[in-house]
Amino acid sequence: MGHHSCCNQQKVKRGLWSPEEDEKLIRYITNHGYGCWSEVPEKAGLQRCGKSCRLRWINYLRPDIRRGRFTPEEEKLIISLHGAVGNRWAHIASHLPGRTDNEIKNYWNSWIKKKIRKPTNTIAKSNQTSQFTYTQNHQFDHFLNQDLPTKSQLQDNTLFSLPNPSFIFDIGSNVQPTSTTSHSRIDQIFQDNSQTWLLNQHQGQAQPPEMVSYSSHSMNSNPLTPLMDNLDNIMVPIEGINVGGGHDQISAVDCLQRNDQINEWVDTQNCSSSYFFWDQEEGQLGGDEIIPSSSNMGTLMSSFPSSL
DNA sequence: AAAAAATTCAACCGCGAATTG
DNA sequence: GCAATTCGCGGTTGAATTTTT
Repeated sequence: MGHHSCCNQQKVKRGLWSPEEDEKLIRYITNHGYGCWSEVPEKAGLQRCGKSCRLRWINYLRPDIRRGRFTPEEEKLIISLHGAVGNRWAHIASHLPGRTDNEIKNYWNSWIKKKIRKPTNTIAKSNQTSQFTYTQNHQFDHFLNQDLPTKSQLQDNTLFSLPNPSFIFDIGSNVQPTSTTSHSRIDQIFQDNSQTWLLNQHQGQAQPPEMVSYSSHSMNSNPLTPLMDNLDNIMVPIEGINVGGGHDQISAVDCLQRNDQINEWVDTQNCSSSYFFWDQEEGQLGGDEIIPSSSNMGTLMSSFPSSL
C-alpha cells in the first residue's frame, strides 16, 4: 500500500499545534468533513499523522467543544458517573455535551492526586512551640455556635451570604483516617495576645494557623465537633486552615448553596465550588476541600472574627 | 529576585476492536 | 476468511506555566 499510517516518517511534525496548522485543519474539515483520518494530513497540507489530526479536531477544534472550568453540575455528574463506571472516560464524556474524555480524565487525575496527596508535614515545619499561657477562646466558640438558618427556613438552592465571609475549610485528606492521635490533630483554638494558636496536645505544640490543618478526623475530640451535628442545621465551615497545598486558591468563600444532599460552598470570585456533607455512617465530614495558598492567607485571616 | 517545585493539560503511545479491501 | 489498516480508548509524558520557597 502507499503511505504508512502513522508517525514514523521523518517529515511528520509532533508536539503542540500552531495556529496555522489549526487553521489548515479547520478549513479542511469544514470543507470536506472527515471520514478517513489517515488521508486528512495529506489533503489538508499538514505534516502530521492522521491520528494527530483526529485528536486535535476531536479534543480541541471541533465547533461544539466546550472549554473552560467545569460547572458544579458537571463536577457532580463526573463524580457520580465515575463512581458508577470507573475510568471509562469516553463513557463519562458522552454524558457531558461538549466535553472530551481527555479533559475529564485530566480533571479527574488532578482531583485524585489531591485526594491522595500525602499528609503534609505542616506541623514539622513549625518552629513555634507552646511555651506560653493561653485562654480558651470562648468568643470564638460563641461565634461558631451562633444561630444560623436551618434547612427548613431555606428554599432549595438559595444563595445567601454567611455572616462572616471567607472561611476556609479543609476536609479529610491531610490526616490519615486511622490517626486520631496523629500529629496533625488540633485539639484547641486559642489566642495569646493577638496571636491565634492551634494546639496539638499530643505533641504539646502550638502553631499559628497557617502551619496547621484541621481535618474531619481531628474533629472527633476537638471542641468544634458539636457544630457538625446534623443536616438540619447549616453548619459553619470551620474545618481548617491549611497553606501550601497549591492549586486550589480561593479568594473568598462567601456563599453557601443548599440542595438536598450537599452543602456547597461557592467561591463566587473564582466560580469554583466545593462540597461537604455529614457522613452519618462514618460519623465525620466528607467531601471536597478547599485550600488557600499562602499568597491569599493574609486576606483570609483578616476576615476572621476580630477577636481572633 | 531568582531558583526550585508543583501543577496543568495537550499530545503521545500502544493496544484491542472495528473496518476495509 | 484474512491480513492490513484505521479507529477509539485510556494510561502516561513532559514542556509550559504557575506557585512556592
